[in-house]
Amino acid sequence: MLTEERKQRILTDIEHNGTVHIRDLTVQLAASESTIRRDLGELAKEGLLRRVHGGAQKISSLRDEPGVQEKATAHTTAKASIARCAAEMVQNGDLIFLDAGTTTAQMVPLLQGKDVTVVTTGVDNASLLADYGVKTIMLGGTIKPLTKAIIGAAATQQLAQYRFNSAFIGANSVHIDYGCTTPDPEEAATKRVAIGQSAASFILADASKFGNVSFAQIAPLASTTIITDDFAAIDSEFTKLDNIKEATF
Amino acid sequence: MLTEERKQRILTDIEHNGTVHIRDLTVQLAASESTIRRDLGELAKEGLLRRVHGGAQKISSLRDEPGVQEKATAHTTAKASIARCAAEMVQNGDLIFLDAGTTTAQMVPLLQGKDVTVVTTGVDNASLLADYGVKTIMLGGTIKPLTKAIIGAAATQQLAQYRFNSAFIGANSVHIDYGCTTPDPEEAATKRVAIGQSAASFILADASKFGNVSFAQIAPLASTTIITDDFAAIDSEFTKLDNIKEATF
DNA sequence: ACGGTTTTTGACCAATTGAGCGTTTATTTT
DNA sequence: AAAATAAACGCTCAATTGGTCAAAAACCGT
Repeated sequence: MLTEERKQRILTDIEHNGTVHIRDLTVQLAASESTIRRDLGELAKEGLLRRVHGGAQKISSLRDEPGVQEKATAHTTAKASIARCAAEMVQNGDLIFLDAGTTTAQMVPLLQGKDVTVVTTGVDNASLLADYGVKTIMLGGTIKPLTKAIIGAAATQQLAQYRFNSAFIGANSVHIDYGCTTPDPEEAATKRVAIGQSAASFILADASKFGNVSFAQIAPLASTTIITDDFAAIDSEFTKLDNIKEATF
Repeated sequence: MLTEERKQRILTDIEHNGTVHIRDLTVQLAASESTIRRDLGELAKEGLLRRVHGGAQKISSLRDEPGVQEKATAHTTAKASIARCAAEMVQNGDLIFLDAGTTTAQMVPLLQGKDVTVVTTGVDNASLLADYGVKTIMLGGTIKPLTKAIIGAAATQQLAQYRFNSAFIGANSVHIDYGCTTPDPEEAATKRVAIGQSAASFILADASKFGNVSFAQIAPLASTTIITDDFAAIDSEFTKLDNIKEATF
């Protein structure tokens, strides 16, 4: 990773989120704390961002949006390392499906510069992808207000037109018997179709999701690869499976 | 491998990826580090790329691009009053089409609480609409990176399924002979279809857009209602038309 | 084979990086 | 509010990597 490349990605990040955390950057950019600190220091000297304790923030933004901000900070490091592990599954030339959600959103910066085409149901993810210059196709349909995901019959119909090399799916709960589940049946249906259209599919779920059950099943445990962050925090009934990966960064 | 051939491939690479690494180039071009360095040095001297430690990068990337940020701050007050005038055209129960763009985005807060369903091609507008709790349907298709608008055949096909009470369209230029125009033919096509599917259609254009011409026509002047902000700043050949409205707030 | 160019090689210097460590700042506990 | 704990900071340093330069070798069309 080139120094300048790193700095640009930091700037893109900061442009989009308002703030960046050093801890996250070390994961996203695969660099040491020292390096990130140096980068931030130099960028701050250039007046391109403002250095603050633990990270940096946009230079002129007077008001921060606490709404998304807060949600994004929950389990960020876990999500970032899961995303990094997932992004390593992506190859140049791939056509991939990216689910809506904050975990999958973390993958977006890691796709920058790669020659991939991404199909997504997440409105915000689509916007992010466009910012990062990734070729993006958005599915059409009704927007679910809370998660800003496209759902419904129209979306699943469009999905059927595509074949993906891999699908990256977020899940609310992972249970040993009931598999991967999520509260909204319509969202579950969309995810299920996406998995069906993919040669390989990955469920992204941090340790806090394990052992719970939500209403609608996305997929049984065995049919996908699960990527998570911390084996130590998960019951061994999961960790002994062979289709579960621990992200180690 | 000829020198010029090498340089050409370096430039193609950089154009495509934004950055190149010397280590990668030595492999791809089967040349030594020194050779690549010399090539890069010469190309840099010609101003065709910027040399950085470990490689090179595209000359004018993210760093100095004006981006959406600047465009959004320009003419905000004008856009706000235009949007307010446009929003008054919306009735409860309507199904409306909302174009992508910063002007139409200003309408979103004004739709809050109304019983309308909005169909949009703008990714950011869709996100905004969802935030404001407006029933939203997003068209699917390829995302145009710069404007984050959905374009292409898939989008126009979906549009054909809907009939709108009104369509609110942004335009780059309004000319007395050439009508409303915009630079991208694909975007123009989408807007045109939306207008065709609407009982009433409104072009939102602030005073600075008048008198110019862009490449692709959206609609002739007579076929829509034009909403603008300041009659005083516009040539009288426009203001005497009967399908132009001045937003006064 | 010859003159000019391109490429390789090796030596030396500069830049970048990641880890360690004592200090400062923030957060939690008492 | 004060103390204890945990993060984050800035600093130095060794190691790696990239950069420059010049001489030698290989290449090319004539």
